[in-house]
Amino acid sequence: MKTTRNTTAKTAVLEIFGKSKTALSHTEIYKQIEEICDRVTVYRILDRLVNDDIVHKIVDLDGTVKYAKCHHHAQRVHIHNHAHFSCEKCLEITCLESVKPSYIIPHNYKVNDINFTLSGICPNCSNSNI
Amino acid sequence: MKTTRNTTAKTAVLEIFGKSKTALSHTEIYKQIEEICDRVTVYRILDRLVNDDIVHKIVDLDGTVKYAKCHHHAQRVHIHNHAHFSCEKCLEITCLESVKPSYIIPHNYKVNDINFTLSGICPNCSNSNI
DNA sequence: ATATTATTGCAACAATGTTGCAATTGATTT
DNA sequence: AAATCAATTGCAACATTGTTGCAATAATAT
Repeated sequence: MKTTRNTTAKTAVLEIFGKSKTALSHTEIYKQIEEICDRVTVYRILDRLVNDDIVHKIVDLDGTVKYAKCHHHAQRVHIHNHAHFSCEKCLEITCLESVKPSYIIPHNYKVNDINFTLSGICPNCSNSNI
Repeated sequence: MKTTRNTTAKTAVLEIFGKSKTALSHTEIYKQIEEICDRVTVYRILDRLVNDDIVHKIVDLDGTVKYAKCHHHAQRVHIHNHAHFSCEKCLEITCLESVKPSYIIPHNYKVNDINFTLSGICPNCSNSNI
């Protein structure tokens, strides 16, 4: 089996996630550590973090791909079934951990994962409207 | 105001949507009409169809972008709030028009659009498992 | 038939993501 | 502490997807 290693680059990426309240794109992350490592390395670190369930991948309605740290509390297998909010104005994506969709689906469909993204105007941006 | 025109390419794209039971990517559409028009034209036609609410855009968990014809029944303004199912095996995306998520979101978020995509194994593929 | 303007083709560009391979480096063992 | 093994990285090159400007074309209204 593959063992996972703690490298300088990976640590840097995790630190960035720790500081951020919103989801981050590959580009946003890379810009913060371009002296430390290569563009490709960031892609590979993100892949690994997603595989290890440390980070989850979010795709919004435009097709923009972002990543956010998982806040799961010791569940064994977990589905990222909470909502994500994508603001049309500031373009930030935020996890709404408490918002979970309920739905009824025909039982011949086997659901493994869920993507529930809402887009609109976030509280911050609707305040600054005057 | 801009008036919209019926061109050969646009008609061809609409015919393809008419025939297909699943959502289609730009590439899948272009492959079927590459003798008729340019790659860029297909992008522009899709943009227009989305703007005119004739087609809706779907982004699945991988970031794959597809389009499907709208089946709305004379609603004035409509949100595509039905679910989409993305099969991990055959990679097809299907609209589940009857599956609509219900959810509760803090009222300081203003929701304009919804993306609700489920991924897993579709009925077709779970039958052919043996 | 003509005029208007939406639409198209082309070429060029930009952004995003992937791959192969040799070099490096983290963790483990001796 | 040095040697070993394999995970990780850098680089270069490529693939895919989507965008833009502009001149040429074609769909509609008059």
